[in-house]
Amino acid sequence: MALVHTILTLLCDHPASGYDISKQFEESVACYWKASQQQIYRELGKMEGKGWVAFELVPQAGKPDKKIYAITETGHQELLRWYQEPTEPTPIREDLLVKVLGGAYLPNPILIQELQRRRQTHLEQMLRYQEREAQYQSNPHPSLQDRYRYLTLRRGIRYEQDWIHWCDEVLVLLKQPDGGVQGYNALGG
Amino acid sequence: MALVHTILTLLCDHPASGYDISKQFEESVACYWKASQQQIYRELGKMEGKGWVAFELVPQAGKPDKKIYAITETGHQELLRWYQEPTEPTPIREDLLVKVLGGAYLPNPILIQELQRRRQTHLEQMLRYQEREAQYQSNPHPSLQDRYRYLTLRRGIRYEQDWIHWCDEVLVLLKQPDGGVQGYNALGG
DNA sequence: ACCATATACTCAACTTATTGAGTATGTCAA
DNA sequence: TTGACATACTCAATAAGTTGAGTATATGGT
Repeated sequence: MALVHTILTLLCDHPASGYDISKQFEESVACYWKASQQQIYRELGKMEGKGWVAFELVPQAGKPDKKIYAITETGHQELLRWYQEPTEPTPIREDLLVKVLGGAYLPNPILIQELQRRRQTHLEQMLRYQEREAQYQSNPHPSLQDRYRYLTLRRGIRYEQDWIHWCDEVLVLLKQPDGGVQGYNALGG
Repeated sequence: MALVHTILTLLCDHPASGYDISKQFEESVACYWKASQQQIYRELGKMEGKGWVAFELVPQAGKPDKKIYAITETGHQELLRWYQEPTEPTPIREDLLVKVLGGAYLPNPILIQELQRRRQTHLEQMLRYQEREAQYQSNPHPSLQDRYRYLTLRRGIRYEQDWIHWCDEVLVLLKQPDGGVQGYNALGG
C-alpha cells in the first residue's frame, strides 16, 4: 500500500504533524493519492510502531499537543526498498463509465446532464492545477523537490484535459439526432 | 458502490452466471471497473438477498451447477434510481506518481526504467483496445448496447494514450543532463 | 453573540477489496 | 502423463478505506 510510502516521501522533505501531512495531501498530492485525515493518523501510528517514523511531542497553548513526525533510518530503508519494487497501474473504478455503459437503459437527457456536469468539474480542477503550474513556472530556481512535484502536477493537468476531451467527444455523439447514439427505451414504464 | 450497478447493467443485456459476468469484466469492463471473481460472487449473493436479481439453477455434467442470474423488476428500479444520482469523479491512487514525487530520493535510472516499463504497459493496453475499436468499426450495424460500450472503450483508449504522452514528457526531462530534473542524493549510503 | 473555519488529534463501526485456499472436472498440448 | 488453462462456485482472513462522532480552543466575520 502506497499511502505509507507517500507519507514517508513527504517526511523526507521535512518533519511534519499528521495535520500538516493531511494539508499537503489536499493541496498537492490529491491529484494522484487521496487519503482522509483519519487514514493518515492511523498509518502514522502504525508506522511509528514499525520504527519507520519517530515523533516529538510539541506542547501547544490551547490546542492538543502536536506530534511532529520525522522519518527514521529504518524508514528510509523501507522507502528505498519500495521505490525499487516494480509498480503496476492502479485498477480503475469509474461510476460515470458504468452509466455510459448502461446508456441504453437510462434517459438520454440524464446522461447528457451528467457528462456536462463532469466536464465542468474537470475543467475547474484543470484551472486550479494550471494556476499552480503558472506559480511553478514563475519561480526561476525551483528546488529539486519542486521540479519532481511539478511532473506529478503535469499528470494531473493532462488527466483533467483528457476527461474534458472525452466528455466533448461523447456529448457530440449523444446530441446528434441520427447516426449517433440514441434510442432510450424506458424501463418499466 | 457501483460494482452492484455495473453487474445490474450487464444483466440488463442478458442473464448470465457469475462466471460469465467475471469474463465480461475482464474483456470489456476492465478499462473502467475492475472486480475479482470473488467480489462478483459475493455481490450476486447479496443482490439476490435484496431481490434485485434472481437465479435459475442449471445442472451441468461434471461441473458445479450454474447459477444463471437475471435482473428483476426491483433490480431495474434500483438501477434507474442509481443512474439518476449524480456521480463524482473517483479519487485517484497511483503508486507511480508517488515515486515521481520522491524522485529526489531514489536513483534516477530506477525511475527512468519504471517510466519506460509503464509506457510499454500502456502502449500494449492501448493496442489491445484499438483492436477492439477496429472490430467495432468494421460492424456496419452495431447494436445500441455496442454503441454505448464503444464510448467507454474510447475512454480507455484516451486514458492509455494520455499515460504514454505523459511518460514521454517526463522521460525527456529526466534524461536531459542539464536544465531538466537531476540530482539524486543517495539515501543512507 | 453567534457562526464558520481552522488547528490537532482520537476512537469506533462499517463497508469494500484483496489474497489465498479449497472443491470438482474437462480439454489440449508437450 | 504431467501441467497449463478453462469452467464454476464457496469460504475465510486480512487489509484498506469510509463515515461519523468526540475533545478542545482560537480567530475572524456578521
